[in-house]
Amino acid sequence: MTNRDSSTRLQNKQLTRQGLIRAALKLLSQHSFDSLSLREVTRQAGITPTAFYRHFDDMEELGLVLVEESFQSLGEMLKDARSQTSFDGATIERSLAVVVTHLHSHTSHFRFIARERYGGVRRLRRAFNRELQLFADELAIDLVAMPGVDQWTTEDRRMLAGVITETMIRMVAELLEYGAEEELAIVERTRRQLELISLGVPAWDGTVRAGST
Amino acid sequence: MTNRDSSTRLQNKQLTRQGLIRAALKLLSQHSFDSLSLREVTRQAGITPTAFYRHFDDMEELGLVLVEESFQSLGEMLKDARSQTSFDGATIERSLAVVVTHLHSHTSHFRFIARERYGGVRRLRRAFNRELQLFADELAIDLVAMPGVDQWTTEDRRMLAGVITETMIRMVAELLEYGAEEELAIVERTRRQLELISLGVPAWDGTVRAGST
DNA sequence: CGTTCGAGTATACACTTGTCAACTCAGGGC
DNA sequence: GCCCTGAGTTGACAAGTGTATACTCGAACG
Repeated sequence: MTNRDSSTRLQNKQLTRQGLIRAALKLLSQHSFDSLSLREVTRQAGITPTAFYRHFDDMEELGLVLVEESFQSLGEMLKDARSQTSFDGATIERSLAVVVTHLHSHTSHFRFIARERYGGVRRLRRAFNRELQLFADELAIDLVAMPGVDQWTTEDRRMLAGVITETMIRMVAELLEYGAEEELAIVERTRRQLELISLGVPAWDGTVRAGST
Repeated sequence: MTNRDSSTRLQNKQLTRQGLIRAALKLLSQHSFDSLSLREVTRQAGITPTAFYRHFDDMEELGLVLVEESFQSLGEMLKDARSQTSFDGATIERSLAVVVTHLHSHTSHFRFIARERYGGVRRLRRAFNRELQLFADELAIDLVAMPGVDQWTTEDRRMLAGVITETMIRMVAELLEYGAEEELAIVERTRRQLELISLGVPAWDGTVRAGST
């Protein structure tokens, strides 16, 4: 039975570990992370409080895992968006569609990012910023597809990726806040914001009033 | 003594009320709001837990007052920024300076807005969104100073005000996160983002690919 | 001056929290 | 087949929480 049903022992542990993670994500639709108690999570996961320590040292450690998992989710999204190789007039619309789709299938991950990114827990914010930085860098790579951007400095590409990422995250936060009937208006508004930004791109030359006054 | 020293009685109450508010704001640099306990606040304010109820029904009510106060702060900032009547090449830079100045003198208000805007407490988020909407509308009025924007629809002006507001708030959040030595880089980056957006403005005509595909 | 009123206190309550120490008992290596 | 390892349980602890009831005692009104 060692190899035949190798599922049972270690994999079983992974299973209740996943249970804890999902429990936490579920509860995070009602609280912020740092008002989330260990007992609450274990209660929701259907195990005993002390069993928690078999999986994590700490609630904070659980939080860090949530960050990791959420950004894995984001990464897969970006992969999907990459199916479009060239930049044309419909790129913005298609990208928005990808985000909205992933939002619907990974709601709790997106909510976690939107809510806790600037939230009350220091180490979590740090982790978020690190991951978001990486994500933006990744996105910056794709932005060379926009006409002219391939000539930009890396720093400028990052700053562009920054506005875009933030605009998207804000859209996600709004979508989570309001019901489905508002969805269309929110997305359309965001689309126009991105459209406006993209209009600035061809006019950009990196020399815009450098540094100090 | 009734009118002569009318200060003491009711005004004294207002004083400890202010004490509670300041206590809360102070503690909010360490936690998120909904992990902030009533007892903690009163302890910090130097009064007894039960005395809290002489001033607020609830922690949530305190929270709503904090929202109000914070946005009053924001409003005054906007007033300052309005000293500049026309839009020229240095408008962005001057606006950024105003924000940074106010950030340094009203740190806790800004932090509260940046952290709790998407935070864990439902009614607070609602209050924030309402106030931010009002703020953006107010800002939209000033945007007609930008060449061409006076021809825009109200909705488009709002969406422009939206990106700007969000970009500013994100800058604030970043400034709060990192030390003074990073300040320059963060502000400069934000300046470039706003500059980019403003480059899009003259190219904008409201007809950009309306509504549904 | 005497009385009322209400901001702040004292004490107590039932709960929840994180964590420690000692256990059970099945899965899997020998 | 026996025995050990370790995931999960049990029970207990001190510490913290929100709030109810009953109080003090000085300021302000008549």
